[in-house]
Amino acid sequence: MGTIRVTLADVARSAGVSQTAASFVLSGRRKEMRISAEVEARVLRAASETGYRPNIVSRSLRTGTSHTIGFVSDTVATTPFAGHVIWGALDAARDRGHLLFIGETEGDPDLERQLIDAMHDRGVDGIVLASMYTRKIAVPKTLMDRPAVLLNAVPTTRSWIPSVVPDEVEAGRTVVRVLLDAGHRDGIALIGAAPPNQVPKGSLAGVQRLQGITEALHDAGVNLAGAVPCVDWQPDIGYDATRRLLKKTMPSALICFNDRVALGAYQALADAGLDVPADVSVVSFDDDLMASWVRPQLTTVALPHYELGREAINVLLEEDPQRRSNRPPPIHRIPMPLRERDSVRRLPSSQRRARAATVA
Amino acid sequence: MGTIRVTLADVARSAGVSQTAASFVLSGRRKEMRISAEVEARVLRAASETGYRPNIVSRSLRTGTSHTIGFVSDTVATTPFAGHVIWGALDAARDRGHLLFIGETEGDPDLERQLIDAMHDRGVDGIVLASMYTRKIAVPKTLMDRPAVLLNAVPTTRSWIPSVVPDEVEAGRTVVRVLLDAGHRDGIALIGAAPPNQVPKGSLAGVQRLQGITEALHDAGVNLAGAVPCVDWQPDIGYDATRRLLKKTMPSALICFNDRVALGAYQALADAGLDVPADVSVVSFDDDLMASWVRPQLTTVALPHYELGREAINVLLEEDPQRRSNRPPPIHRIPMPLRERDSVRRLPSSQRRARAATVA
DNA sequence: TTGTACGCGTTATCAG
DNA sequence: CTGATAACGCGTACAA
Repeated sequence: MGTIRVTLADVARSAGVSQTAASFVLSGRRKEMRISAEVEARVLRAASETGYRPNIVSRSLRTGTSHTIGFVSDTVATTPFAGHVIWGALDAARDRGHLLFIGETEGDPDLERQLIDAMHDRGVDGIVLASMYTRKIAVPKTLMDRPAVLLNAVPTTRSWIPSVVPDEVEAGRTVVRVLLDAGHRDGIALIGAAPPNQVPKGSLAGVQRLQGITEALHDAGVNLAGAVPCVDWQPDIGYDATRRLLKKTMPSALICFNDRVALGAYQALADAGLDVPADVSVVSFDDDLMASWVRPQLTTVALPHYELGREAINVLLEEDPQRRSNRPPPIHRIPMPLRERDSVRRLPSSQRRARAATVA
Repeated sequence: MGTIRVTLADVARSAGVSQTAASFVLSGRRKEMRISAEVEARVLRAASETGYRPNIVSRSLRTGTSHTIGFVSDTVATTPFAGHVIWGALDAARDRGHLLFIGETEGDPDLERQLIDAMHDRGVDGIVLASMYTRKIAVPKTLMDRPAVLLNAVPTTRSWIPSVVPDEVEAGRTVVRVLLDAGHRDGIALIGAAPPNQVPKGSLAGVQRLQGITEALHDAGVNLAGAVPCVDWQPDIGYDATRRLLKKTMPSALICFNDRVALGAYQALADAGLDVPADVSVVSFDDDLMASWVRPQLTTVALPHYELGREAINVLLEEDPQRRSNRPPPIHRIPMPLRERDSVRRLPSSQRRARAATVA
């Protein structure tokens, strides 16, 4: 219906040149083929006058490259997470002239395989396999023989597939640094995990955040005032954990392992008649929406959703060359930016000088 | 890299038959071509043994159908709206063997055109153009000569393009019915719009909700106790509007034009020492997340995001036949389901009987 | 019933 | 510098 598609042959005819000449001009390789400037001009004019657009389907059939990428995730609708990751991926793809197929597996491995195959059938240049939460995943076999990138996930099996993940270890160091810089030292406690290895089951973020925290603490020569693990990072569980902590000790600062846990901690502190940040400071991870809703607004280290999406596409489009080497697959860690808000109290400078002296 | 793609020719060779025979068998038209059952079996076995998958790119080049749909919206990341609409579209597409391209225009008409063109270049079977909020839009010329559907939008210009929108008029009738059924009658007031035509600028939802409300009220022979319009449907504006209303009259029920307005109304009622629903009932539209967060939970008519996405795909895939007729383009109205919660008070039966008598 | 041959629109080779 | 010509993988008239 409507307008007929204008083909390369039409352009060539309209410009009075061969199809070959038109093709080379339009792919910008005219000097390489030593095509006259005058012919080039004629072709270009004909193309723009006729409104020529290359048929990517046939080009794809011929060259094997479709300027198309598949993005399959376990969820797309439920959490704001997915939205922002996709947003970043969309932007990066557009910047590089690619379009994105989207697919949602709902956690079903069969569906996952079907989607990946359907995308391959359509000649995608590569696939981003994204997970809602950072974790290890078994790479589908159907993904292994073509370009692919794991987003928010690392492979359990041996594979060459690169990963893009948040830099959780560094984020752990960051929250500690925030507290130390504000003058906190001996009153720091953990809510959500405990050394050496008590984290929610299967939580990669848990072990990495904990690692960064303990390293930074060790470097500064400070010991934890306490730590209570959680089986899951939910508000009610964080609430209980905080109450348990308060029975044993009076912390000056809480490191909560995510914002939902921090929300629970807020409530427990309030119930205990403690003020944030006057009595107890709180820092956390994720930068959920709620982090700027609660009062006082929560200082937290943000999950870089948008950047994760962007990087996944960039890595996918560049990592192609010599893969399949025996080296372990590259893991790209994206910085988690600190959002400084109102939940951390700067200790008076006398105490801070004391701390500086101790460190020196 | 890795596995070589197996083609139809490979399957035919492996089965010892012609490519034509293989093709007919695999497209399930063997009886139509009267191909022997034995050949069919050989082909099927060869196909499954070799792991044959049809190359959709070449099929698309040959047949002009790619089993691919473009979905371009003005936003995808910010609101849960987009997520659920895309979710519905994804499901419908999968059910019918299609894959979805996603694109985001950020409200930029240039970008919109580029995305639509890029999708057409890749041979999509059609395009869904989605808007975040219901409104009239100028259909891009580049969309007009191929299958397309407008989602949450109706065309300003003459065009044959079908629309899929929420049934706002019926939703307006619904909220009135809820109130009447609960025994409310003479104390009903509007917050957010006022007859005959005072709605936020450009708000299609506003005029349609208002239309449904006034029709239903008229049918029941009841007059409004009051109505104060809003320039925009935001909480603070709803708050002011409600305060203004309360200065003039004491309503028994408020119809707020969306949940954000209702949130403002809640606060204004609380400030006035009024209880919801004991003193004043509240009904609303949208079913935002907040509708189930506020106390008491808000009775509201939900925007059918998921269903809008589904229907857009279904309409796109079916509406193809004889378009371009002079008839106005079809507008598919999706029911907005009522979410009955706790913000409406059932009036005592004495009053209700009185009302029933009046009606009869 | 089966096989042959052509075309979809490009890119790319190769001899003029 | 240009013009035939093959090839990508598939669907389908047409001939055998």
